[in-house]
Amino acid sequence: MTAIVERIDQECNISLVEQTQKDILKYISDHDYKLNSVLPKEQELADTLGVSRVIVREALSSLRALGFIETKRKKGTVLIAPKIFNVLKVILGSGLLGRDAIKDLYELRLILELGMADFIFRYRNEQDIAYLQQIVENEEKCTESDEFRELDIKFHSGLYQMSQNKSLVEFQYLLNGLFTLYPPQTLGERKEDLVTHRTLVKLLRKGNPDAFRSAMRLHLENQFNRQEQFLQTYEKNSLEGKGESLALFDGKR
Amino acid sequence: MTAIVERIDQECNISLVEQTQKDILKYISDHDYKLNSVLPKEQELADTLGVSRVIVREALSSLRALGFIETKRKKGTVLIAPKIFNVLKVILGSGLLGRDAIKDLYELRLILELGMADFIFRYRNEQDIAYLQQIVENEEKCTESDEFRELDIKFHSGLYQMSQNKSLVEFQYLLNGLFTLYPPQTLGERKEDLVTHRTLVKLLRKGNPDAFRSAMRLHLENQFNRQEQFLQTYEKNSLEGKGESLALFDGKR
DNA sequence: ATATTTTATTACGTCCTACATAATATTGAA
DNA sequence: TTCAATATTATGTAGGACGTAATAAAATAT
Repeated sequence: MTAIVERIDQECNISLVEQTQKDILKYISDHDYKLNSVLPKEQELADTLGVSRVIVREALSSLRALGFIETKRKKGTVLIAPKIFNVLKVILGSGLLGRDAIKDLYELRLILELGMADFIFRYRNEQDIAYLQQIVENEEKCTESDEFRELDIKFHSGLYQMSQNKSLVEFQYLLNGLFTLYPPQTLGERKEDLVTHRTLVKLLRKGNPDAFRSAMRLHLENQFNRQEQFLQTYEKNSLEGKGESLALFDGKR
Repeated sequence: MTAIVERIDQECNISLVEQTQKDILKYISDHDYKLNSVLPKEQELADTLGVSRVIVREALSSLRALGFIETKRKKGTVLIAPKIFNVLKVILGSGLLGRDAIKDLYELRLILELGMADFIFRYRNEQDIAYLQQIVENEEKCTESDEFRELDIKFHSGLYQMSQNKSLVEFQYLLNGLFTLYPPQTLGERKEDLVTHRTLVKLLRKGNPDAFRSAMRLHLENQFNRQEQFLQTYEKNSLEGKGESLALFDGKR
């Protein structure tokens, strides 16, 4: 009881649950818990931290949402490695993102595809390049718009994977789901591309990161333009403040 | 009661709390809630969703952790705009990131700084460039290592801000806090830089995004190398699986 | 009648108890 | 020894209770 009061005095504007959440993280850190190790049971934690089991459960619920822990009946609460972009899945999946956030994400996607060239080159190998090559050849034979779009996504996904950065791959996977709403590339637009996928593959074999980046920038030219249009479209609807619509994708569940 | 059973039958491997979390998000979406609007009180939500108040509270606790809502005594639960990178603050601040995650983040930083050139150029203006110029001049006069480091961070932060992407700025702010552990750049290393901040500013005035990217890549050469070393260092300690250490920064709480 | 103080209400924050359930541990039988 | 039945245990869920702070309502004073 006194412990609670002390803590409340200490940080008067923070709720007990939030404080407990931090306490648990500190507890984990202090006790040098390893990955996959099991935390004390809820009641023990409650006793240790001087709060009720309810509070501990709410704190654990938060930590679970943030991807720190997994809980299984009877077995207990086990620590897992928080995958950085996993939490974003919930946020992106909610359909509650604001206009600004969407804009940021679209930009982020372009930024990532341009910026990751060095890592693609660091880990590139003939097998992966051949895989991309195969996609390109299928694309060139392709006549249907849906199929082409799928191949387009596959190609870019492949590049992300080549970067050997798991967080990036996860992130891209999420963005794919998000941006299928305004489709990435139609068959008609392909012809207009200044740089084709074929060129990119060639550069991947014989070029260098810098050349690849430049080529990729040209390849994404249409996307950049679309992003600018997107901005202008939403600039008008920008009411800001109180009445701003949270739900951007009304139809989407 | 029956509602619960139905839902459990439906998705047997998901907990009621998680289901309720989704239900609340759906509720928000369905009822077209706006930003800053107030959700029904906990008991009402519980009745509506057919669960107890405890469950609703745990679900709300998760949503709060994810940055969807804020709760105030008596007033109720208000919707806020989930800032994409805000949740990462908790994760990064926990000091519980695994080796892989740290590697990903370090790479991500480099990727972002290279990739955002186009947006920097899109929004650049003389005032901002003059601000950077001023930093450069201070750097060149600077003799103390700490001060130099601060200016270095300030310069790069300025670039992020020029991109007009709030998520990026937040993200960079977080990373700054994280990567001060292995310091970004010492005074001694400055001389070795292939491209200086001064060159970058000059390109910002007279160059184009492509040239700026290339220059930035050279400027970050040391960082890239350091990142590679970082990888090799931790490759050895890589035990994977069970015993992997979660806490990377022992001393840092 | 307006302004200020006091009271009352309300909804969140916290605690306690109870019990169902599933996973584990233990015991017992073949 | 192996497998089945039982007991235990920790999480999952529910309901009730009460303190407290923020708000609304009422009463008082100016």
